[in-house]
Amino acid sequence: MPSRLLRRQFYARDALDVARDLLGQELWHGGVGLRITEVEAYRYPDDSANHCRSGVTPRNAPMWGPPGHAYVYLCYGMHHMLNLVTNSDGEGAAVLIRSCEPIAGSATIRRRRGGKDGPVLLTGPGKVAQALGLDTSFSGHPLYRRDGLELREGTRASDIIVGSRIGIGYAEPEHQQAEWRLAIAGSPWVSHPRHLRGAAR
DNA sequence: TCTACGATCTTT
DNA sequence: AAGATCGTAGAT
Repeated sequence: MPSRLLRRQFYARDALDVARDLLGQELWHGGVGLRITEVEAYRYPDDSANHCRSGVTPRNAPMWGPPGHAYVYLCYGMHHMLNLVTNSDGEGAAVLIRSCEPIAGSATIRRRRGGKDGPVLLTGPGKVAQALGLDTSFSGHPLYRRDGLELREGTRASDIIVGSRIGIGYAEPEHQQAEWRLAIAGSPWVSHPRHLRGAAR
């Protein structure tokens, strides 16, 4: 039986709740399928690490739009970051997809990695977007339709580990320390694993 | 226009 | 520990 798409309503909740429920779900684009293993919530309001912290801009506009769409941006001039927009229309919140387990299309993934051999370890957000073949032209794309980039129902994670978010040194200490990074316990597809610790299930 | 700086990754 | 590399946001 073909896996089902996640409905729009799935995304229409606080980013931290969506983040937890995204672990184990599957991203598909073309022949590439990835199981989500690590995420970060960028919440609204009151999150000084959020790209939406100072209002609407051309780049972050999809985050302010309806939930269930992608927000893709270019980071450090070379890596694309995939986020899934959450909360409700008019609120700027999203979940960053940080790491995934490849479940289909490994030949395509390998080719996109520039022909490098070795294990396909999709740990880190830049590698996830690269494996899926995404760039900023996908920002705003819906994930709840059979229309290229999709989020499908996968096998839920049983145990979850948590930690603080990566690369947000510009944020207020309170938000730097907030444990809004979540990962599947024991998964090898997790970045910075030493900064995570066991917690909620 | 000008400038500083990234929600990173790879190599040294 | 540092370089690659460029779009964005805020300042001028």
